[in-house]
Amino acid sequence: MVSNGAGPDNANTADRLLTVAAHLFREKGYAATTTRELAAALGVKSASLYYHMRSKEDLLYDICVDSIQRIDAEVRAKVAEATDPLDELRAFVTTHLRVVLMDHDRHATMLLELRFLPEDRRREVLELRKSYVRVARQILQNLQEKELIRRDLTTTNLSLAIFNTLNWTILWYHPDGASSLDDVIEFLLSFIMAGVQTPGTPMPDGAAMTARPRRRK
Amino acid sequence: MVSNGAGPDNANTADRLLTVAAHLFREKGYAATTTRELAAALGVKSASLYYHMRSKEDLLYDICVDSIQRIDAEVRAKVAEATDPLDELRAFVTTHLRVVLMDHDRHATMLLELRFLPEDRRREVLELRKSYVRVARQILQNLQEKELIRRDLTTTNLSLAIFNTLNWTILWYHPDGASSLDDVIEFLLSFIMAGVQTPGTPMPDGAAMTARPRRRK
DNA sequence: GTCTATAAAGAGATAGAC
DNA sequence: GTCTATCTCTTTATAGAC
Repeated sequence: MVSNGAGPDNANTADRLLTVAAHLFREKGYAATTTRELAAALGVKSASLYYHMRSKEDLLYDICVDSIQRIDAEVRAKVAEATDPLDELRAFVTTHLRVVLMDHDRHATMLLELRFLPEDRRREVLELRKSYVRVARQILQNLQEKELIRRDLTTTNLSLAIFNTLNWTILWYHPDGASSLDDVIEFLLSFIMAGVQTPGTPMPDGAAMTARPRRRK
Repeated sequence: MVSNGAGPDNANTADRLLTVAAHLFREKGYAATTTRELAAALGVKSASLYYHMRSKEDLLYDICVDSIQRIDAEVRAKVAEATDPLDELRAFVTTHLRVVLMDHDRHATMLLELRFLPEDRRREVLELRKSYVRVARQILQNLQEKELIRRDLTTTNLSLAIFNTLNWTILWYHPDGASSLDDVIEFLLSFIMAGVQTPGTPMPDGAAMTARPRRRK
């Protein structure tokens, strides 16, 4: 099999390095992960790492940029396929969760270990994140203009509430846990769709249980 | 002023130490915070720390136990004052958020740096957290039995969704930020009360805007 | 209760052979 | 592309004077 450059495949050592690093960074934290552990996990001596990377910090930077760019592209693509404004929100929520939880190590690292990057690089990643968040806010604004969701909360606050509901999941979700990925996506989507509905109004179109078609395992 | 033993006052050096440590642990992470920085923040030499603590790890342990015990007591007290089942949920949400965001450093440390404790101590703190979560689940179960909230999601999943919505706030909230503490509490409460309502039903009693009386600054 | 001095271990990274 | 060997710096923690 040959690398197609499209995903975090681990064909070459440089990619494997990012994958293994993200795993350790999530489990032990960036600061507490040593280059020696990294080397051991890859089955090489620590000096050998430096043939594939410039520094430990570069690994973190690459993981952050890579994961945010990937989720941004994937989510925009799925949202573009949506057939109506409410479905755009459903597409955003489900795709965000699916990508974050399937590329768990990298996204948890990006979301939680960002502070260990120096100022300039951290800002760069934060800009990418800001641009990504704007996708959600655009969807929400459109829904408010069409009066399809509540208007008593600002799009800023709605988007904060939604990202809260989505992102804390990385701290307890585990593939072998009590809830499958599909279960988690389903109940969080249902909770969010109820949370954004206009107060005093029945749900838009029975939003709770009419999630998008589920992916089979 | 004399210590009353009731709060994280900083009358003595041992308490100041916990407060300063929690602040650094949240800002830089436990692993990346050095005992020298800790000492510098307290205005002493690093050797002097060891008169007040046994180890850096003990600080983390004390912060975790202290913060979870405090929020547990405070939230149970406020919930007990509630006048009806729905008000119990409102009391839980508002008190949880208020305590977490006002004792921001300690709670963020407890929630995010717990993994750096050795197995036995980590388990001990997790047991305390489990017991605290049960408060929320009891409230939700009671509400479901009385058919005052939706019954299509389990109490486990409702409580996961609610804690998601509440806890991720520690990663973006800042006292001087765009939203005041009261604003944050208000819109997250409103989002959560909408999220738990029975699908296809108007909100229980116009829950969105009838938050509990707000504290004045 | 705080200090100076230092021990003992571990960190990220490099040099140069193979 | 990986190795052995090592440099240099930093880490947590202790000993013992004041």
